[in-house]
Amino acid sequence: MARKVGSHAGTTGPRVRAAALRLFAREGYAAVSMRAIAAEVGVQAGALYLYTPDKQTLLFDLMREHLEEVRAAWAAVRPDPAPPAERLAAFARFHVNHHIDRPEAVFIAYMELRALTPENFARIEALRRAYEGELEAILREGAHSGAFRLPDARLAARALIAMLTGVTTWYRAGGPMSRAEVAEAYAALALRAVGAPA
Amino acid sequence: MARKVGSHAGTTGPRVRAAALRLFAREGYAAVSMRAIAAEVGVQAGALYLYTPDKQTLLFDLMREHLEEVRAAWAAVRPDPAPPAERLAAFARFHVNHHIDRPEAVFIAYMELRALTPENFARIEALRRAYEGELEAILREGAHSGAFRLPDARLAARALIAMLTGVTTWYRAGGPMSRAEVAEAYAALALRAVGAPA
DNA sequence: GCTTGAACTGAACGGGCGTTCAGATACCTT
DNA sequence: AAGGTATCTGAACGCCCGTTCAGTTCAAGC
Repeated sequence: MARKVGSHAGTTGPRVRAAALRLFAREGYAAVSMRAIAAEVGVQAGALYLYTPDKQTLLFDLMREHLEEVRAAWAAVRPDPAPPAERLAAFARFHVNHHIDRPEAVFIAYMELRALTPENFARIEALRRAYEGELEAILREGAHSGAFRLPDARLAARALIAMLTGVTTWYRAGGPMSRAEVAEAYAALALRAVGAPA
Repeated sequence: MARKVGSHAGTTGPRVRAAALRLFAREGYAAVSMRAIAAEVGVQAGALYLYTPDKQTLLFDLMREHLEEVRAAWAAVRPDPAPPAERLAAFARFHVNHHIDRPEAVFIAYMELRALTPENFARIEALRRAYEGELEAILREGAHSGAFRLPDARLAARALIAMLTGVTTWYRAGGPMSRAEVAEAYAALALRAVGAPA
């Protein structure tokens, strides 16, 4: 046998990545076999190699696309000439809203760093630092202008990123709070944490 | 061959757990083989089964001991009759100080939940909820008494736990800040986040 | 209607996995 | 000195791993 019916050109590739994303997030990269991904797609394991050179690259590409998407989405929304408090509120709301819809990609991008080869790890880390640097710059500027009162801009940036990203570990659609309410609550916590009135 | 030299009674068991902790944290449960753990200890794989019934139980025991230790350590330090702001500050300092010294156990306890069997997962989750409930109770009381201003006690508890635990992802001994300075900085962020003067 | 080539199968490769167990060793007790 | 026992080895069990590849099938282009 070969193909079942109809042309699958252009659809199997995305389905492979979607299956890998879901399974990697649920079971972990090392615990997921290429055969398991193939079964999810409805294909034999060998066929996966038409869409990725190997398992490691499949993971790396998922992470890279996630981080590039975050950066691009923030760049499209960020209020550039604006006071620090407004920029921080915008960042917090954006971060929560964006991540709350992508819990699987977020989980993979933070938890499977150790599964990357050293070269791939370095590239992913560079992307993450670039994004987190956006928050750090906002905090640094706010601290300098007196709008924020904080112990250390770098420490505060890390603390806030961890707090905001943590939303993905518990939020599920259909709960008592809407996405927007959750984002607003996190933004209020972030603003007050740095001494800006919410 | 059998044993090399000297009696290892009572020393191999702890060494097995220490090796498993280090390797699970660095590579992930699924990616670490019993042979790799054994090699780290300087023993053949079969010998591990004198100290654990199987690999799953080895992971579960590491998590359980970590969580029970956290709970006991907090119970020994917690200021019980005290105003909410003081209790929150104590919790934040304790949490950071305790976790900062155990990055490997923290990482495992949060990241390898998916590697647990359903029964073991339920037991670990119960322990975690019990600990995190301590923070939630403090926040709820502070919100009720008017000492804190926060959007939602449960959401705030989750947000603060994520923020405080995040210290393990970047802090390394020998950096520019001491453990105590870092703990103080996080405590200040936590207090301000809930609207209490730091 | 024939040819072409993309999409996929199914089997195979060498190797590592968790776990078991009979046997060997070295310490401890007497 | 001898026996008993806790400790560990080394080989084996059946199974699954990532990856390759010759062969098969089917849609599309001429």
